Amino acid sequence: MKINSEVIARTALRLLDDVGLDGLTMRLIAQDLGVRAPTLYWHVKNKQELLDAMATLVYVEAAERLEPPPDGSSWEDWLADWARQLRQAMLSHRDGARVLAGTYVNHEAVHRAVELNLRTLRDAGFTLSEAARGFPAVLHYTIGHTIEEQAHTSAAYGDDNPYTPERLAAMVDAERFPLTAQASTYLLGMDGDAGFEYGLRIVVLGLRAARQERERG
Amino acid sequence: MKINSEVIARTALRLLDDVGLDGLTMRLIAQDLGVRAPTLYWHVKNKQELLDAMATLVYVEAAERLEPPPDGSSWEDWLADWARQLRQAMLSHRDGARVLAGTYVNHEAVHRAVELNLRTLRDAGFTLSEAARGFPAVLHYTIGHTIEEQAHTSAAYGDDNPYTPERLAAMVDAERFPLTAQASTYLLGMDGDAGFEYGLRIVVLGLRAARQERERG
DNA sequence: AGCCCGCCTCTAACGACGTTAGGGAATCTA
DNA sequence: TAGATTCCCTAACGTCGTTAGAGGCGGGCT
Repeated sequence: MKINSEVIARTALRLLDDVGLDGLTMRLIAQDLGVRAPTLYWHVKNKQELLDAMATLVYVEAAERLEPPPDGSSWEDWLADWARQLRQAMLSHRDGARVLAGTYVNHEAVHRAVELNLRTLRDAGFTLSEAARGFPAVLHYTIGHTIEEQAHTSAAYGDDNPYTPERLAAMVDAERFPLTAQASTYLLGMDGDAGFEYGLRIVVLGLRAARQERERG
Repeated sequence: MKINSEVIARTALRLLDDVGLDGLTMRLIAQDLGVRAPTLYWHVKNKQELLDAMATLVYVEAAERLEPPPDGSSWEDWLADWARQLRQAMLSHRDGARVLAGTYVNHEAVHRAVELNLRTLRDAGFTLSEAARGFPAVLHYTIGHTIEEQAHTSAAYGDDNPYTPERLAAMVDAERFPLTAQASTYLLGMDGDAGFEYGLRIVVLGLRAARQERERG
């Protein structure tokens, strides 16, 4: 296969699942492409640019299957679905959230997704500035949650993941922190999808509440 | 000064502000302590453990000045203040959010903070499980927002930060993405505190709305 | 045909990194 | 005083991202 920057990024993403972000080296990527490491620098300026390209691929994966809300569907469901898709895109690669976090992705599909978010919210009765400041809140929540989740469930720990519910429960002194001990199952998104969904609902409800407060003056 | 793991972590945090996370090397930290790099390994198992200790310091900085809500103050204000303090702790160090993200901090002050969050919310009428799943949402939003913010304003770019409002505006095709172009100032938390505050309000309003929905059945 | 030039890959190597091995001085303990 | 413990050192290993510079391979010009 002909090598170019996108092929390199796709290969890197595939290897990422095996070795994790810390194990992802230029030499390894090159080897997988049947080439030596310096060759990559003909196609890619440096490793950071490659990481940006990987982030773009992940982001675009979620953004490009985004459709305008069908008639009769609520903006709440649509927005939540967008957050779920973004989360799934991150979860579908080891350390995906870490790769994505803090990378501004400049790609047409993403602009389209942003525009679609703004339009959907505005059509639902939000001010443009409400929409423009509100939907990043969904985004930031999603990123924050997924980073934390992937860190805790990371395959980097072999068989001794320190974040099992039992270990977490053992860490806290149930005498001094009774509520924490009692709720340790729920804490820190350790229950995966359910924890994410709960927080997502909160953010969406918050958007609605913020709009209603403005409308009531 | 006598060297121990905490002194090392404090030194590392101070140096972090100058050189950034990518420039923070064991040799540099050792040099600042008047010592050679291998010496650090007498006090610290490896660099990851040191990074965890740094994250703990940042987190504790926010957690330990946390007080129970004074009489007459609302849980909304108290919770928002806690989020602001956490954010300030991250912002007060270059790459602070990246250091914190994904590190489970196991320290008494943090357990205290968690317990205080749970108790405050429960006293305000939340179920324990609502509280245990709700306050991480605030946390995750705060982390997500601050990571993104610090990435965009990073001093790693010299004088050519690609995330200035003008550059972002120039990137989007105003014909095809009119709302995005129009709202580019607000997007992605580029307006710092105001953007954070807006999202924070949304999350807090969302918590209240979620509770009300349950109460109404 | 002969030539050149841009494209792409190579070998070799540089400097920096995290980390380990092993030695030695000082300080505490018995 | 003898031995153990604590803390720091020098030296070095293997790996990383990255650069320099040479060369092969192809298509388009003269």
